[in-house]
Amino acid sequence: MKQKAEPKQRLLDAATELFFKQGYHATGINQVIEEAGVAKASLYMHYPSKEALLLAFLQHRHETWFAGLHAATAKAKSPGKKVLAAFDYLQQKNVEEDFRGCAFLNMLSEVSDKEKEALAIIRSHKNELRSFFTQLLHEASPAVQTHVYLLFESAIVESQLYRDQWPVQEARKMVERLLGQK
Amino acid sequence: MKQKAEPKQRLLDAATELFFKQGYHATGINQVIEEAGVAKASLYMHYPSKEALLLAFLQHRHETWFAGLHAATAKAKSPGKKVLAAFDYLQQKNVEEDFRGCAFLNMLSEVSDKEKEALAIIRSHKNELRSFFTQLLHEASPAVQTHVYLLFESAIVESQLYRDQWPVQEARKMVERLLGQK
Amino acid sequence: MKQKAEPKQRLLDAATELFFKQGYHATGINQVIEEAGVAKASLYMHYPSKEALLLAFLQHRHETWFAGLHAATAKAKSPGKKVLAAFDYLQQKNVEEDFRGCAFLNMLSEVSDKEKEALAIIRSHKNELRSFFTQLLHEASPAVQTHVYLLFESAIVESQLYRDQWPVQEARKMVERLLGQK
Amino acid sequence: MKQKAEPKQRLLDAATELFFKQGYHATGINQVIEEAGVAKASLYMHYPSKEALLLAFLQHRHETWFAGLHAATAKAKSPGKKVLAAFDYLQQKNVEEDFRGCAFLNMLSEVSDKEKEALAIIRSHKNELRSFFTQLLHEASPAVQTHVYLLFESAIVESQLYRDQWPVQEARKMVERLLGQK
DNA sequence: GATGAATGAGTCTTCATTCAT
DNA sequence: AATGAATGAAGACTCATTCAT
Repeated sequence: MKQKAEPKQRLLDAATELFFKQGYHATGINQVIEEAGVAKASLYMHYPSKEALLLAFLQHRHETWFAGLHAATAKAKSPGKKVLAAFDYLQQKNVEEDFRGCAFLNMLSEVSDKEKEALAIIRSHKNELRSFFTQLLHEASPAVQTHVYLLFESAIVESQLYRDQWPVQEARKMVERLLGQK
Repeated sequence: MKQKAEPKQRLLDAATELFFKQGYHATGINQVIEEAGVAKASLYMHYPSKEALLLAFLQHRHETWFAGLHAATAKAKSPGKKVLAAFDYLQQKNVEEDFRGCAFLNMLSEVSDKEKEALAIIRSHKNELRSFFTQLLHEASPAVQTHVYLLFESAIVESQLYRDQWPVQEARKMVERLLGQK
Repeated sequence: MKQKAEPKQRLLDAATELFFKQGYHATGINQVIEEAGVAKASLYMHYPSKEALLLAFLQHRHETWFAGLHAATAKAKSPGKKVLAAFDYLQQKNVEEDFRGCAFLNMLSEVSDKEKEALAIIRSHKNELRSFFTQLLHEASPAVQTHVYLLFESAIVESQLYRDQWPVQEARKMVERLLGQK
Repeated sequence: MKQKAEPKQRLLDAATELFFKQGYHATGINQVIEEAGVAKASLYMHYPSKEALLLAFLQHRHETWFAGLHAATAKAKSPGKKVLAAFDYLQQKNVEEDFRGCAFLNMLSEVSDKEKEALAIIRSHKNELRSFFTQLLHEASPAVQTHVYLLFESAIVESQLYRDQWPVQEARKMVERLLGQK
């Protein structure tokens, strides 16, 4: 039980942390409400089901993650620098979040084809990420744009796997080379 | 309920299918034994716990996946061709398994740091995959070896995400270019 | 949610419909307030508890049912005709209310001996019905009066059971014969 | 918690008592298992749902009730005496079961049209009761057969309502007269 | 070696009620 | 007078595991 505040926000915060750390199915509603310090029925006041809470979590994560990305890349002077800054953002997140990887890819392996809404958010998140690179690299070839995206994705996944920054650092170097020879 | 055969094998088969399709936590012990056509206590005869079944699943998947990889790459005449054949193997698996992606990366997002044994199998699977590429490309630079590995990984993950072969095909082309300029 | 009007009346209307259709325990407070288009706390403003709402429902039903009975029997010229008109009233109610039977007997099977007030309303409703027949048939023997009452009661119950008018029609014929031989 | 015995039977016994005494919706699964002295999951081993338990209860009650009826009427020498003995059976049940009335009519007011199976058992119980009278009175007119049935039904219902034997006794007298004049 | 029955702790969800505004 | 938010207790049901046979 925690301090009093906006219950809906506390529930979302608790769910965000737990779903991300432990996964969706491994996290029980009881754990969420205890962490949030909120009564069980209050959860169902604000979210009609556990799945609704999942969707809220994904949406919220989507927004904060991109807000962080834009903040982290804002200062970079050129598109190429911005791209590299995105990799630095990844390293920062790894440190902050103890190498839990990508919340969306993690969820992808837990949801079935039935949960269309969750899948839609996951896909739209990644589409927005691809757009981010495509727009920055609009002068480069589509092949290079996709190449950068794919390296970014493996950078997240592999650093989660090895609990180490090397995949991000290696991928960053590869991107640097890729953009240099353009 | 299915036909009579080796119960232990049938349990492993059922678990393999269900854990891979639905995830570990989303799959109940009851579903496994029903699919296997085996009594509940029989499961615990052969596997002391659900987690033990998980480990057996991962181990089994590891072996069959690599057996498939070696079979699929055996006919290729050169190391470069073998690498490309690995990407073709990916496409084949996507079709066979309806784009369920990598069983090991999927499990990675469900297990916590506590489940050391599962993590160990997951990591050793990926290490063996890295070795596969490193050995084939022993004449190339370590950077290229890693680059191919990273593209291979995103190829799996992204084709699961989009339920489409394009990420494998694109990654394959990039690898082709990478190896061509060597 | 419905149009604005007297909240207290709307609550009673909603409860009347739902308690009668689904039963008391099968009807939740949330369903009542949603049907009534009223806030939850407003319900507890007007009725201190769910049981109070039940009592109001029974009382209201008692009044409207007898109002209908008196209206339906008013035009009949003789006591005997009035008695028969009561059976016609039953048929009319069956049509209007889709053979839901007697709200009071239905509730009788849901309330325990503890809910004295509800029981009291139920019994007083039936006592008034007996009086209705007794007064109309004051020239007949007590045995006949009771006989008519009992046939009336089974007519309601059995038409609910079979969802058919035949029990009312048969009972009506028996009463006709009973009164004819007087 | 009670003594060890066949759990399935104990569950049915507990459900029989509680559903009959309190009604279906007013009885929780927790109460049933506590009364039966059985674990929750054991209930769901034997009965897949609460509704399945309800059906078992109705079926069981149907069988025991008719077994009692046949036993109670067996000794009577003539069909007419058997019919009257049925009314005596009712009085006996009222004493034994504290005027809880008819389990089937009570349930009728709790189940909705959706629960087809429960409705089917209820109706078949009453059809069998009608058959019982029809066969005994096969020499009488259909009108008399139905008349007896209807009086029998009100006898149960009204004695439950008033918690008194008079409705059974009155109905019995009416039937006596009815059969006497035949 | 194999099983069906049994279990305590857990799942997600809804209950009738109260409170601060 | 009226409300949306909040709650503890209870709802039906499932979990992974064990045990007697």
